Amino acid sequence: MPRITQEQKRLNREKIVTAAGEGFRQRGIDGIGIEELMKSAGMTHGGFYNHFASKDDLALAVLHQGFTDSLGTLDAIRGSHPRSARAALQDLVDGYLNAHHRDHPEIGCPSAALVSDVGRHGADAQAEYRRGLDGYFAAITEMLLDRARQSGEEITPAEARERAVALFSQMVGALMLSRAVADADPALSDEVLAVNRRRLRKP
Amino acid sequence: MPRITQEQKRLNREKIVTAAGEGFRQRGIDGIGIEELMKSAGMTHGGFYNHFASKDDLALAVLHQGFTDSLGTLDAIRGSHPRSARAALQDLVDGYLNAHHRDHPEIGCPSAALVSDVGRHGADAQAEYRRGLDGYFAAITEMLLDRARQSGEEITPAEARERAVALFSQMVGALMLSRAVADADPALSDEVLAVNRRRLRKP
DNA sequence: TGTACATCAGTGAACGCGCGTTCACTGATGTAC
DNA sequence: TGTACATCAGTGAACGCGCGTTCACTGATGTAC
Repeated sequence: MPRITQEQKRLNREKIVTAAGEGFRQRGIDGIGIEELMKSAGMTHGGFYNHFASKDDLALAVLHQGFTDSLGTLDAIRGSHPRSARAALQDLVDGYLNAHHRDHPEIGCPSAALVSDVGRHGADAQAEYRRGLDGYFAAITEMLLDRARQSGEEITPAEARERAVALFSQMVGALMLSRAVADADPALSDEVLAVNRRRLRKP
Repeated sequence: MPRITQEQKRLNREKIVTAAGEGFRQRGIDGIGIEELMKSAGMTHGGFYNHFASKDDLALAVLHQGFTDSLGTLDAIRGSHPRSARAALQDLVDGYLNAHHRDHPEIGCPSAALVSDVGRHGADAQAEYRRGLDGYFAAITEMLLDRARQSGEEITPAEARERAVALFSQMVGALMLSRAVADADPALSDEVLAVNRRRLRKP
């Protein structure tokens, strides 16, 4: 049957990155093998190296794609409330700290799902992660500045950035802790989400 | 040379748990093998199963030991400032969010270092983690109640617990993010620590 | 207390399995004329 | 536009390695008398 169209090859590569994005976020980069990933993508494992130089190379693509998508979602949230940055921030927090996001890491924030993995997969992966994290901080800083502007509050860019860093740190920590105890103690897991959500409504 | 004393066996088991505690926290439970762990503990790998039924069984012992030690440290901090819970809380935050703790996960908080691993190593590990996390929350809640009492502030136990959950979530998230970008962007990593430390001085 | 024997912790080789990676092969696609 | 050939993406077997685990062995410890 092979060879296939160049367009088809591009689509196949996308399928691999998507499947790996889900697999890596759910079970860790080392927690799922290439054979299983390629099967999820609808192929056999042998063709993997027509697309990537190594598994770490794939991880790089996954991080890049994941952060690009995620930052796009952030922009969409911001854009969906053009007159109220307060509402946008609330959407951000509520969209992040809820049971659905907790229970579906595979389609969730790559920053939370891969934060532990990234330290063990080379300098390139860490550089990609850094780029993503900086993007989050910058986007949230802008949202906080928007809100201050709209409410007539006095706030320096430095102060907004500081609040953004703290806000995102807390969101990531809360999500990870709630995930870690989700099976063992659902009530505690829900408490972690609810408490942090409530306290982050007005940072 | 074997067989050895019962006391020596107990010490050997401790050495294995200590070595595994460091290895697991630094490189993840799946990131270091039994042969290397046993070598760090000063033995060859074959004797491992005289102490543990499996690697997951060892992980359980590591979590138990790690949380026990960690909660002991928390108590020590609390006890070292009998008259000022404010000072104790400050010590807690400063001891958690600093470059040394960031750079030495192997001797640091197991909750942060193993939060991602714990979801992938069975229900027992998650139950052990749950126990540890609950212990942190309870201890910090007590410290916040102490502080309120000492300062004459009105605060309900529920409000103290809520603050404790939020505080620890933020500490864990900040530490993990700062670790993830420590090599790729030391300035960003330091910023994450400094910002969260400053904002948590008076929660 | 002394002695004879059973126990069992550490050793190091070995097993079996899964994983990342390589490779010969196939045949449709892409391209040069 | 048609044709002949080179390219190359997917297939599936295979390789090599590391890992968790098992096992026969050793000889000092623990114990029964």
